[in-house]
Amino acid sequence: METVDTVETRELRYFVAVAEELHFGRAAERLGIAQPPLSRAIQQLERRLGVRLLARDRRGVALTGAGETLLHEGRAALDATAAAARRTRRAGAADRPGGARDRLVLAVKAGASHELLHKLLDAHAAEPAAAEIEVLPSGTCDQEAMLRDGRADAALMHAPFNSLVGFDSEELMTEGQIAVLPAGHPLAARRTLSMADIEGVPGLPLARWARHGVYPPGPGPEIHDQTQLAQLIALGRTVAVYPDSARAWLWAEHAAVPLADAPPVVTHIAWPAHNRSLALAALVRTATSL
Amino acid sequence: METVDTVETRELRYFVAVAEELHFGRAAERLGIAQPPLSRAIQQLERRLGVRLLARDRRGVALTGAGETLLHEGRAALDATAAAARRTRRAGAADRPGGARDRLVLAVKAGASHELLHKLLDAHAAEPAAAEIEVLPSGTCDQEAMLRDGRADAALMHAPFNSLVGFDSEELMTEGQIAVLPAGHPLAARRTLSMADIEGVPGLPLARWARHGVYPPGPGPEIHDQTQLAQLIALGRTVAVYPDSARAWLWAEHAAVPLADAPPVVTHIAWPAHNRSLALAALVRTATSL
DNA sequence: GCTCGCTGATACCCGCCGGGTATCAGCGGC
DNA sequence: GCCGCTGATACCCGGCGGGTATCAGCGAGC
Repeated sequence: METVDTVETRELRYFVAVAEELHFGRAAERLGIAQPPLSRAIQQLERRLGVRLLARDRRGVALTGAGETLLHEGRAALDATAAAARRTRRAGAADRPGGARDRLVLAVKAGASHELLHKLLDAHAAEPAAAEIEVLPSGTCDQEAMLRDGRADAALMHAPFNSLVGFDSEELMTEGQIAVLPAGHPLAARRTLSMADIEGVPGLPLARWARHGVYPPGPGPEIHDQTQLAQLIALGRTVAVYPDSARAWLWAEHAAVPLADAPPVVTHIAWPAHNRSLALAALVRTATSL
Repeated sequence: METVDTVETRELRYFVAVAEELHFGRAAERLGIAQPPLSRAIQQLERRLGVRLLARDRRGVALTGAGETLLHEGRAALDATAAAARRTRRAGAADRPGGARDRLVLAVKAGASHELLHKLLDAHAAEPAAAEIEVLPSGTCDQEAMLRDGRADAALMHAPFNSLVGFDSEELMTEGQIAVLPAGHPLAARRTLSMADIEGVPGLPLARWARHGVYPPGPGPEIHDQTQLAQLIALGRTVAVYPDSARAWLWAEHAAVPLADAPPVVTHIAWPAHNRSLALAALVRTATSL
């Protein structure tokens, strides 16, 4: 078996789809092709890699060890490929005659670090040859994906919630955390609280945010959206832990109490490790000198 | 122009070849195909990305801004794809029934950190369920490439010579640097030297190592190979700066003198940022606890 | 100034392969 | 037992990736 070590992105796309669905039919539907060509493509990939990727158990499909590997590595490769295409398009738009100026996409967690972001954008706009900044508010934790697949050039990330692994980053700010409570709640009158105080309060379970699509277990409501959470807090149904800067978006019916023992939140500006764009360097310089 | 944002690895390979050669004919030859299909493939890629990648100037080809972007990003994507294939194959070999045990490839700079490497391998072999370690001695600075494209799972890297950007790493050791001189040279008698002492000594120019394929300018000889360098030093033709641990491979005709003001060399163990293999984690744990 | 030679682009043809439809083969469940 | 669901197989077709032959621009040289 001569094993050529070139894998086409199409094959990776197909394999990732099957590995995620664990079902050829659904994967084929998702890919917009029929099932038989998909089966054949996967077999071909297995033959070329000389490796079994899927255990076709009767009644479904499971990943082998090699399949797990290819799922992770393949996703990374697809991200890198998509990033190459996206960034090239944007670079092309920039150097087209009469085209747009340099343009940077900055991913931020929707609603987070409002004030910092404001200061950053103002300071950057004041620079003489500053690139245009497009702010891309993302869902909870997917700034990482945005950076990886080229939808964004830089992101404001919040340790320990976001992982900075694989990116370059600079620390911008450290802040404490607050408990966001219903205004009328007894705990809202306290000057400070500890994590223990707000965990296990009867009738006031902690809200649960999704991390990479899965919710941590617990009794609290599952939160998709900042506004939804704000409303649930205002209604006295839940409590949430947020960085200090969240005070910017609190409602009248909310109360904020500092948490003495919550881990500090460190805001970073992060970017893909190998990026060497001048515009990005300028943005980072501005950010760190705030 | 409907711009599908899927780029095939074949297209990336072709483009990178042209961008590196800046010549369709030579690139085609390197790729083992004829020139016309290559021209067509690049045009097709440009059309699909909606971007001009190459400025076909009379008498040759130049990269546009977008082309530069795609060259960098495309290389990264190709590395990631190759890494996915290689690591999948290796994982497959590991989970084949009766197949090889877990196996890790550790890239090291040939000849560097001999003693540390010895201790690391011994300590790791002493672990009960340790994976097998294959040591892959690399040329001067390409451990980074080895990690990126999946030829290695971990590497010993030496700051400030290697860049740790884009990898996870742990610090292992810090050492000073020494000047490696011909044994008979007057400077060899000194207890310590400074960088100024060995720069610009008449008849004894500093050896020049290639960094990513290019040699820094200077009068000294261009070095490809440790043995070659050792010989040139022994012959009294050059002098080199090395970490302390290089004493391990010095010849009788060599003399080593500490450099008081050379930057310290920090040895790290580094690995691809997203790796989550248990075997690798065990190796890193062993390394950091040395 | 004409030709030569070098560049990349075009024209055209062919064979392979990716995609489709129809169908088969194992097996769990009502 | 049959049905329904899974993925695999068989077969066909059209497009596209690859080849050869050739063209088109332009710089260098006698």
